Order: sequence, then structure tokens, then C-alpha cells
Amino acid sequence: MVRAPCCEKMGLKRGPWTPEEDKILVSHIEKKGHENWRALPRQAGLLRCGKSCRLRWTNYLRPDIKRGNFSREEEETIIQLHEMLGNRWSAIAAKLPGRTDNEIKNVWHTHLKKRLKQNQANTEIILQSTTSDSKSPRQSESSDLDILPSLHQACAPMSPQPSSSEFSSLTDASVTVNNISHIKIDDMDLSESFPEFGESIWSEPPLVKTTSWSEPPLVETTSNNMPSNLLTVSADDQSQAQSQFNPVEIVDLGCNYDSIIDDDMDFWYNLFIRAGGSAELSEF
DNA sequence: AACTGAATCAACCGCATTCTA
DNA sequence: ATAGAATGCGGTTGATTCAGT
Repeated sequence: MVRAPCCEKMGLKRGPWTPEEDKILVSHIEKKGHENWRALPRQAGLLRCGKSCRLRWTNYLRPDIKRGNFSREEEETIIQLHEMLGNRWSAIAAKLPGRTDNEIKNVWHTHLKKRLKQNQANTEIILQSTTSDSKSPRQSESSDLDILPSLHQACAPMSPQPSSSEFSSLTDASVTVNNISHIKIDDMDLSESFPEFGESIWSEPPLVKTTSWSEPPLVETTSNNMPSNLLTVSADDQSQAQSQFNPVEIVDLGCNYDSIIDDDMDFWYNLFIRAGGSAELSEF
């Protein structure tokens, strides 16, 4: 049995809004504001519930609403923010002036989710082809990082595609500190992806650090508990060879790994995904 | 032209959270 | 401190439009 809708129960109108109703609502809000949504329809003379009026105003009638198709930039922003925030549509909408949570949610479900799925499928195909060729001498001698260019191509719609020369500069830029390889990811502009953390933490290019599975998770952070620009990537444990990507560990100096709260974990996890990784959180 | 399935998007529902008396 | 009201939010629905046959 379905619970009767509140509007119907009270003899109020439901369904699509008419232009007349829109006019009444807009002119009432322009004159008196919307301090009390519950009382508003009665004051305005509308046969609607307050909830319906609020929704109509916030999703359609608000003067600052931007109509029309989403730009590529807006879509990229949604994808990046969704990686960080998940289905927190209102939080995502807050970063996109003129767009509503409802609109963003719709775009996500109708366009972006499909696109990401396609990207993921492309990635899997590429990875399968790279692992199935493992008998070739060149492949067996190569570093796990060799998959990065093809991985990047698979993710192309999500991020700018580096040229082959850019990729060679990527690997050329690797350095070794304490027997750990650090590879710069030059093509990622993480300051755009995570602007709320300020410019300071992105002042250095992000690094990917390769290490072995046998090592305990490194924990490395800056003094203000902000994320450092290091990710730790396993490179040499054969038992993990079937894994599609190198596992990435959180690098957070001086901070108790266990004490990282859920939101922080989300941040790190999303940062890892931005770096091209793919893993369940439990793998950490 | 008619039909059908897919895509789109406005609107609703109900739970969670915040506010207020 | 607490209960009820108000509001916010995310998931879902269903009417409409579009594209393919």
C-alpha cells in the first residue's frame, strides 16, 4: 500500500506547474521573500504545498538559474566533484553557479555515468591486452608504469590527453629517493580538482611513489594535516601481478593511519582515483 | 504515418537534519 | 532536554520528447 501524498490528502494540486502558477509564485517571492515555505502557498493563493513551491522555485524559477546544456567544463567539474563528494548533489551544485542539484543529478544519471562506464570498459580492454602480452620479453622487463599512456587514453574524455612526448617526460621525471621511485604526474592539474585545499599544497607537482607490498602502509603528511603530493604505488610483488593497477597507499607523514576519519579517507581515495588508480578501499 | 523503446527532466516521496517552542 | 514542525536532500517516478524501424 502506498502512502497518500500529502498534497493530495489536503486537496492541493500536484503535477506540472502552469505559467499562471509560476507567475504567482515569482511575484509573491519577489514581494515577500520565502521565509516560510509552509505558509507561502496560502499567502500567495496557490493550491500547492510548500514543498512543491520550494522545489519549483529552487529548480526552475530562481532568477540565477542557468538554463541550457551543460558545457564540457561543467561536465568535467561534475565528474571531478563526484569523485570527491559522491552523490552529494547539493554540494556539487554549490560549486556550479546557476545549476541545481536536481539538474546535476539528472545529467549525472543520463550522460556522465554512462560515459564513465564506457571509459572503465575501455580501460579494462586495454589492461587485458597489456597483461595478455606478458610473455613478450619487452613486456616482462617493463615497469608497471608502462601501462600509464594507454590508461590515459582510456580515460581521455575525463582528462586532457598528454602527447607521447609528455609521457616520456613523465617517466623521465622519475627520481629515486631511499630506493623509492618518485614519478611526477605532470599532466594532472589537481589544484583545479581540489581547489578548496588552496594553492599551497599543490605548489609541487604530484608524485607517484613505487614501493613493495611487503612494506607497511606509509603515513606521511604535512604539518597542517593536508595531503602531501605523494601516492605510494606497489611495483614489484608478483602475487599482486593480476591486479589491474598498482595498489596505492596513503602517504601521510606523522599522522596515525588508523585515525584518518572517513572524509579524509574519501579525499585520499578520490585523489588516488584521479591518479589513475583503481582499487577497493579495503585494499589499503 | 504509426509504432516502440530509449532518453530526458520536472516533480514527487520519504528520510535525515535542523530549528524552535 | 525533547518533541514536533520545517526544511533540505537524494532517490525515484512518470510524462513527454526523440530516434529508429
